[in-house]
Amino acid sequence: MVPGMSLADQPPAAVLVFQTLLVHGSLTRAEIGRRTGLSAGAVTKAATPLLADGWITELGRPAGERASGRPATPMAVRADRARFVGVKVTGDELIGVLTDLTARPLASRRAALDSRDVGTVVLAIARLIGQLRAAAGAEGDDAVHSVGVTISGDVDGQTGTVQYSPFLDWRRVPLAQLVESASGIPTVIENDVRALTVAEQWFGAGVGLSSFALVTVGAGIGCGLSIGGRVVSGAHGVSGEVGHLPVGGTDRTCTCGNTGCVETVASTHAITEQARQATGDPALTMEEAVRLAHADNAAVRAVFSRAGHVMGLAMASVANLIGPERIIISGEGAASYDLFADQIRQTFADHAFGAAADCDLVVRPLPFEEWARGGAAVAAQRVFAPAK
Amino acid sequence: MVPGMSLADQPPAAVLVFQTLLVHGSLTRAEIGRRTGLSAGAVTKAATPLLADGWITELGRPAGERASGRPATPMAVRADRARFVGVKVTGDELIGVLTDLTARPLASRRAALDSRDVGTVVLAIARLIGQLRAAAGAEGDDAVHSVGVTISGDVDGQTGTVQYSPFLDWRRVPLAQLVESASGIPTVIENDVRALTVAEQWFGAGVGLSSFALVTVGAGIGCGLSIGGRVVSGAHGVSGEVGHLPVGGTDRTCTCGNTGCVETVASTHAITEQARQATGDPALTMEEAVRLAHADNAAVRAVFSRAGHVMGLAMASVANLIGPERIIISGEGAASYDLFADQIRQTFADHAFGAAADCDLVVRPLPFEEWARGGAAVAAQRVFAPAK
DNA sequence: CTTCCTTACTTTCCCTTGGAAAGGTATGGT
DNA sequence: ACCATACCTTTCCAAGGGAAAGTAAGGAAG
Repeated sequence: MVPGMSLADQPPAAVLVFQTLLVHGSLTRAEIGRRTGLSAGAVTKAATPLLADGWITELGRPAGERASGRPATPMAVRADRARFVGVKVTGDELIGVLTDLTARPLASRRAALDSRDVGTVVLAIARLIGQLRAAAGAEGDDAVHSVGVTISGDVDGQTGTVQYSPFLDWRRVPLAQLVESASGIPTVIENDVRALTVAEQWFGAGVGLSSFALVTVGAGIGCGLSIGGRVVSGAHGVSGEVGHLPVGGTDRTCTCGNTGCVETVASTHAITEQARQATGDPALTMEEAVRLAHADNAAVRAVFSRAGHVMGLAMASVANLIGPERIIISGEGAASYDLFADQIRQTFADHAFGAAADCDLVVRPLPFEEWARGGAAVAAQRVFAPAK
Repeated sequence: MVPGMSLADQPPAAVLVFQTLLVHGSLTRAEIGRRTGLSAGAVTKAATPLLADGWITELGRPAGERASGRPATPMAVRADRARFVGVKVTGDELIGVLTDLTARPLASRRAALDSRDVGTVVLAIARLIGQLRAAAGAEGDDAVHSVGVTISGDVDGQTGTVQYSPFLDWRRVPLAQLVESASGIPTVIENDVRALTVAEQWFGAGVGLSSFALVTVGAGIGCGLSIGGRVVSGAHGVSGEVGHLPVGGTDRTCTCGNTGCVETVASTHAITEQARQATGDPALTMEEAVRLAHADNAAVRAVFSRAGHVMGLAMASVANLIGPERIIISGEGAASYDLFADQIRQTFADHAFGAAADCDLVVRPLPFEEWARGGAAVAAQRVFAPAK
């Protein structure tokens, strides 16, 4: 990868042009000028080195052509210009994906984690990266540009340190550096939900929005916020902790010691537990609960309905506070979204104040690899959005 | 005001220099260079036209001098370079202040509103502006640079339109234009809480923070958010609607039709009403309630305590979602803050998740003129923060 | 077929901006 | 008197992007 590993050394206009293409897929120079406010000359000037370096490419004439005038030459990002590996670390397994520059998955691998020991996990990550690198077609060591590792908890992406991870019980682990040493590839780390938010902002349902929130429903309930093109990090590393908003009533106690947390009602675990109580079957699984609910079991339906209500309250809280353009509902739990949907929308509409109700709710069921893709997106972002 | 009405035509570096001085009070060129990252030469270059135009001024030697080297020449913003009028419109009165460039009040006036008719209110605003202009010392018509009008509700500052004001029952009123015509002075409008947030960001407890939230307690409960130096507006004009977060329990119904809204428990009105129930005195006033609480009336104290609890929950929600560096508690209600304080802090500490609890809580009791000052700050901001 | 028109893209020139570095200046110390 | 030490100024210079003129490519009109 000889000429330029990132766009950091390009002028601002070139970065703008590239990002515009990244987000819009394929545009002519004239159109880029219109969208970015750059002059026509500036676009040409910026695009030339990008073309030379292989970051973007000119496309053939598009089908629908205008009647008169010189035909336009659309351009697009060359997604294969760089490859990234994203790794999501959970308490018991690793999920890895190999992606192109647009964070599109090319291959994926999983690996079980039998220990939460830092050294062991780092080695497992390095091994996973190696497998994905091999899957890439093995064009030499530098086929993968960089690696993004994501993990839930308090992660400081600047210093590359995991401040605290509840699932792994890690504190102050300089993970980025460790993985970098073990794998030999530049590595960045980020909180998992924020990474997913980055992925949505650039390549998903958040493209082009001035602000959006991403709510993930699963083992925990998370929320990423993107405002004005920046993912909110929180002054102390905490943000989007929607799982502990105190809106759920007083009957269930959370691991954090409080009552009413959204997680006590709407997490996968909480739903399973409540369904067990409702049915009297102490071995009921989430899948069975979903089946019962679909079969119109009133008691189990009530559990899902309550979860939907609480999620609706949480989303209304987000909408009332931030006023995002859109809320994206995602996570493993989104698979059984039909069970929550009506209740979420109903509660949201009731509690969103005034124009906040105009916020649109979008569901995006996400395969588990998507989590790992977030890491790749964060890594890719370093390439095309330098010095954020 | 001949040479330059605003900094919009100055190079970015000059704007930076000015803002740095505005926020830090008084700095030497060298120090400005260090803080902004500009080179020494660039600072001199930027400062020269600012000095020539009277935006800033050089100060005499400071007392504490270094031992060796050429003495530094501190500079500071010339606050008297421009004057602004801020007007806060409530349902029954206008509050106006005349301020300097740093939004420091020079004079204030109030005027009762006997009608909510748009034309009447606009005339009253224009009259108030006239009085304040006279108070300025009447150095001619252009003594006041511009006017900022603030009003609660859904306000679109870009177009200068009040989309909806519950207190005045206005819809789609192009207030900025109307006031501008009636007063002959350029006018901007903004939501009252956001305006106050702007004032705090530049001139108050929010100076220099990467993010903060401003919670106002009074007739309503409001919240302004500043993230990364920008006040959050919400995609649909709604943001910071902390008053309708559903954390208050189910026993009291809000004007919005829901139960549990913060406002149903913690607004001045709600507290008075609850105190009346608690004492059985249907004519009890807020002042009397405060007195009773200070006299250790258990029932009334419980009312304040519950209000504090709910406010603590609301602030914890803000902290969990946004992760601000600081939460500023303000508004008329902050005067009797001692009655809420313990409960707020207790509840906040309990419900703020992890490092979100590191967010510092600051109380800033605010005189009612402060609301009007917000308007002046918004007007002033147009001068020194062009093209936000 | 020639000419003209329209639109897209390219080139050239210029202005603005801000950095680097060297020079100037005010002070205290020797 | 000379120096050391900052601070401030000046002078250059390079980069970025705008404006406008020039070029390319196709269609339409005569």
